[in-house]
Amino acid sequence: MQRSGRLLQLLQILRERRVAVTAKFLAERFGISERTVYRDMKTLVELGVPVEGEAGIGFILRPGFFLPSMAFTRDEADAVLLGLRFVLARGDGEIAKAADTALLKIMDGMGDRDETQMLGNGLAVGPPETERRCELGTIRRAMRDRRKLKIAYRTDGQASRSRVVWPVALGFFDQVEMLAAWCELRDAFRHFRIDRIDSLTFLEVNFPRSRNSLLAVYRKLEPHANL
Amino acid sequence: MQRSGRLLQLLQILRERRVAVTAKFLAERFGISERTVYRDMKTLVELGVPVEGEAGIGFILRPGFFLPSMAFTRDEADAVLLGLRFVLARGDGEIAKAADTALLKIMDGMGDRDETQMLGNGLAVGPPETERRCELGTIRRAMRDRRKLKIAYRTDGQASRSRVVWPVALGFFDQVEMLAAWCELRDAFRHFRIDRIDSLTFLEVNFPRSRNSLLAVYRKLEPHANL
DNA sequence: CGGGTTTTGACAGAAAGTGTCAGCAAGCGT
DNA sequence: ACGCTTGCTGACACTTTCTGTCAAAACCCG
Repeated sequence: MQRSGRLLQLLQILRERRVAVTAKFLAERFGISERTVYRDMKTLVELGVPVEGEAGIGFILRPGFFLPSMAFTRDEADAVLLGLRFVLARGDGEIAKAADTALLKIMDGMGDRDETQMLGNGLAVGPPETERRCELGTIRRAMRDRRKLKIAYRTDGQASRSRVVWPVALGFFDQVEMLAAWCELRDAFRHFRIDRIDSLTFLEVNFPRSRNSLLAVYRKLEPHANL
Repeated sequence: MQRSGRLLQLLQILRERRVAVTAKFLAERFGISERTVYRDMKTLVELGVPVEGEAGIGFILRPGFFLPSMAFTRDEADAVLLGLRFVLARGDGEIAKAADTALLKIMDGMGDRDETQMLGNGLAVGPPETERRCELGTIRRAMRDRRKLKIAYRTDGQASRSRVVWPVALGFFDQVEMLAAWCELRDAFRHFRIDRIDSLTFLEVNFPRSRNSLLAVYRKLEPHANL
């Protein structure tokens, strides 16, 4: 097998596995020497693949998402840039920062001329109008880690009421951000406007079903919710 | 020079130039044979670089933007995905379609497992509330091609009034999209809410200054406009 | 249709890649 | 502290790929 083809397959194996693979295993798998595996890994690192080698453990892809090289049309590049500006303007601190660094990575990956042309495309996103009292980052982390949230929620004209929710989806609408969650108080799915959440607490308690399966049930019950 | 290094420099040259370069020129530039240039170009194509060769003209990068391979963190990937969903929900037909195809390219570039994980991240964007009467695509095209627009604009409580504008920036705010343009009627920069534009016509007339220089002047005059 | 240019296939020699092996570094058990 | 094991790298001989050369095919233009 040619080297370049082998490198692609090595990358594929690293992607598929979340457990480290040893040089010995890869050598047997490809019918090459361990020395060559070390050379290939070095080459992958040089190509920008975030592969880590750890003595006694093996090789693993650093957590994250690796994109191979690709070409975009002008409109596609505009869309990516506009979208990241949206996240910069509307996202919470963490994801806004992530949008910023993703943008820097993309701009770095382009040539100077393309970068200048892209940054001056004149497409902008205004800031949000509503001021939110809680960090969306906490909600996103709860969604990702499958953790319950305890929120103080204020319906119009009433005092805050405390409840425990299982966050399922987070929606960005024109004037508000909306949390779709299973509500333990009501024993049903409910929508919560983020600007009416007075406080929220990350609970070290998992909800009993995966968020994906809850999301599927939720979408079945609320097909027009745009979430 | 090693082959991989040469390939990167070839790519750089193709990026920098908007005019085609011949195999002969590249061979002289790198001190290699023309045959090797042809081999290198073939390899670049295999790597996904959108290079086109045309007999009698030379090699050129297909219009568009080429991104080399790169790695994103989980938050950065979330930000890119959320951003593209925003453009899908809020953009005009053309850029929404471009966001869709960019998304497909990005998902194709990821492994199946990453793709599934990303698509189920639970971050959504709601549809716009205002219904717009004109296509943002026409405005974007006028911006890109430096063309004047003739618009029928309706201020509150009055009939539409026609005017010619030079579109400089397009902003997506929570409840409206806003066009920042030089207005020939008022002889000044003005903001135009897209939902109040009753009609618009693409004029085959260039405005006399580059949009980037107008944008710079506009930003100086309106530093708080978020555009 | 002929001439010129671009591109590609084939081949011999040069350069890079590979397997082997010795040696270094780190960790662990005694 | 020492010996053993494992992971990793440098050096070297051999193998495979890359390169330049050249002829031929393909294409374009007058």
